[in-house]
Amino acid sequence: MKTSRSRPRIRDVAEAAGVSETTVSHVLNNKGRVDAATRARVAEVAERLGYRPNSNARGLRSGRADTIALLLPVGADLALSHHVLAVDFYLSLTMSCVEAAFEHDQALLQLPPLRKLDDLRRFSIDGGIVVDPVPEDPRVAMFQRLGLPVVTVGRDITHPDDPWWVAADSAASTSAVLDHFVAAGARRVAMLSVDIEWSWFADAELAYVEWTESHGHEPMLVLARPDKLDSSAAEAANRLLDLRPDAVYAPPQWLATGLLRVARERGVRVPDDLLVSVGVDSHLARTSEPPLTAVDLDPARTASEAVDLLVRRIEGRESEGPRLIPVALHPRASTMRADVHVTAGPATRRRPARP
Amino acid sequence: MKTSRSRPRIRDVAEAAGVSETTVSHVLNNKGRVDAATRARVAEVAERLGYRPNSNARGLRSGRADTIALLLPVGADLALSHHVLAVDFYLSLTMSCVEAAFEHDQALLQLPPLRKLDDLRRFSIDGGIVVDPVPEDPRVAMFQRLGLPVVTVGRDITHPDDPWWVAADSAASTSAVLDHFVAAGARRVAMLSVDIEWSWFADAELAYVEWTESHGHEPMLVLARPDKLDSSAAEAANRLLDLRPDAVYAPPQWLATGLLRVARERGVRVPDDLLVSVGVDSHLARTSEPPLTAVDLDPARTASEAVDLLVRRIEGRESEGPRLIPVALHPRASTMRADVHVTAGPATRRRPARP
DNA sequence: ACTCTAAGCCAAATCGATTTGGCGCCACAA
DNA sequence: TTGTGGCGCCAAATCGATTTGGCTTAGAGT
Repeated sequence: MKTSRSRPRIRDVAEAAGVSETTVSHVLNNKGRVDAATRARVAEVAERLGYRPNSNARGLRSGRADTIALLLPVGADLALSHHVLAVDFYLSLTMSCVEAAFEHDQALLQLPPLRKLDDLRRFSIDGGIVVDPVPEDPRVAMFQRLGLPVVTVGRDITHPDDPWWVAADSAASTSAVLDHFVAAGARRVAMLSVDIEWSWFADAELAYVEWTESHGHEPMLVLARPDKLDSSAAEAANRLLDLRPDAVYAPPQWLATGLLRVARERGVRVPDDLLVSVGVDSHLARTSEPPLTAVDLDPARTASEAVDLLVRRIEGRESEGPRLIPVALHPRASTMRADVHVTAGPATRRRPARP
Repeated sequence: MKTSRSRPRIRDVAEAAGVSETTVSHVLNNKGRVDAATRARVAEVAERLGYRPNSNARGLRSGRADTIALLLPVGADLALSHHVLAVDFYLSLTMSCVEAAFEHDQALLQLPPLRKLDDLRRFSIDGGIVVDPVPEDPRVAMFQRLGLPVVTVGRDITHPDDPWWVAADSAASTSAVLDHFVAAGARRVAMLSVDIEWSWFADAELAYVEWTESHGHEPMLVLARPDKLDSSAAEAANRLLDLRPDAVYAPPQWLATGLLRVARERGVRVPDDLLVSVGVDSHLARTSEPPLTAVDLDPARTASEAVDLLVRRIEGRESEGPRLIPVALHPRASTMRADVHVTAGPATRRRPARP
């Protein structure tokens, strides 16, 4: 009896198919023993009626919400964070998480900055993805205190044994960039980064220092202050150029573009006097003046692996260890001197060893 | 009796306070008749136990999900959309929506591009915010077919009587920009936009044409193709510069920066030979070469008004009409000629008339 | 023919919060 | 003393799907 009710319930399907609600449920969830013919008939009726289970009822019974949360990194200064986040990478990551969650039959909830534990308790979720955790990340801690599964994008350096994270292979990408510089003839290879504790920055720094040591170079590392983006970028860039490098790897986008600007003001030509590379690819990197050689972090892949890992954890399965996302280097004009185009060529296909 | 159960139920609170579940519910929802003393005691116990109602149970009973959906604009080409969206505006809008929803005790679900009606049926939501609707937007139609409340950010031009939308006052911002050009001495004011049917673009175009008519100017309007962002931007910019304008309003960010690049290549100096302004503010606009005069669309305000309007609609209240968000013009070097700095000054405070 | 098994189906309990309808009890008026 | 009404509280029904524990019935085995 389907009256004017807007949405069909399982009972409507049961009546229309001439079976019990139990049988309908069994058919729809592939459980129990149901005759093949009955199964087909019930499925057809459910389809015809456009039946969708009420997720509240289902969640109440099963204890699951079929919803996961995404927590983008947010610092104290909201507006500032928005600017840091306004990079193609985060947007792509978010949208890809949404897609990936959808494919796993999960909905994706975006959470605001959490102040207290109750803020998190308010949401009905099965687990969460925390992007760019800081050491002893309070957001991760909240999830753990509530017994909720978490996965991080980027690792928490203070918990080296935690296998529940996904991240771009930043050691590999750093050496890919630095080797690319050397192949293009650079001798004084510097790094311009920022004083933030996210592992993406920390790992790149570490990889840079190790690389300089193993290559017998003197490290030239300048860190910008994490606040007042525009002015601190210029200040740091100037400080770095005073060291007279001939190649600079600036992982954060705003520092790379800031460096290009300062270089132009100081009459340093890119790529002739200075090679520059950025650690994340974007429309801006492709269209800056000159276009910037960039590392493609593959946000779509990162997102799908993160969601996959989280679902795995929710289901109580074991992690087979952290997942490193392979990255690709896209060489562009900012590292292509006219006289070394040929030698720079092979670097195009340079990729980290991992599959 | 609170055993090892991870989360307290209403029954736990009732037992601990020595009352029935009914009374607890009444206290927590401010309903029914409960003695003030009992009320205080129950509230205290609930607080002490850290009780939070199970949202599935609550939703099942009440029929509400306390969750709203956000649908960012997405075209056929996913990667392309991501680039269009990778603007500070959308990120800020999203994060502000999350915050605003939180303040209204709602969770915010981010939805993937919807292919069929069932895609939407899967989610348990009370309503949705559709950003940048196209004419006869299919996403809006899906919501309506399911009887779900919708609010759009940007209006659907094909439904002029629908009061359920929020948008930046783009007529006001367009004339603010154009008047600013004239105040800075421009005579040949052009517009560079894109051939997309979102109302934000359409309204700006319309406002431009009307402005030229009322000022006795000849309209100079060039529209870029909406695909292949990088190349079409350059192509359109070149086409526009062939018309020899002395000021260009390019609402989309990628066209404004593309124009700057092409102008530089052609030896057109900004702002000396050409004034340029962009329709949305961003870190990129502030740090481009030269910094771009931009319209601040106030995404935070837009978000909070949109969420507010949606909640209003969900609650079954009437709309008091669309909400126009006031915008501000931020004049920067791209429209400040050395000789007109003084006259350009007042434009700083130029704002649309609406409150 | 008689048990025994298992296939096929269903009734009822369950998840946790909300809401309806009503039961006592006390105060006050008749 | 007896009615009347309101206050404070509660038992039970309800929301919709899932799951447990049977109950039939058909077919196999002896």
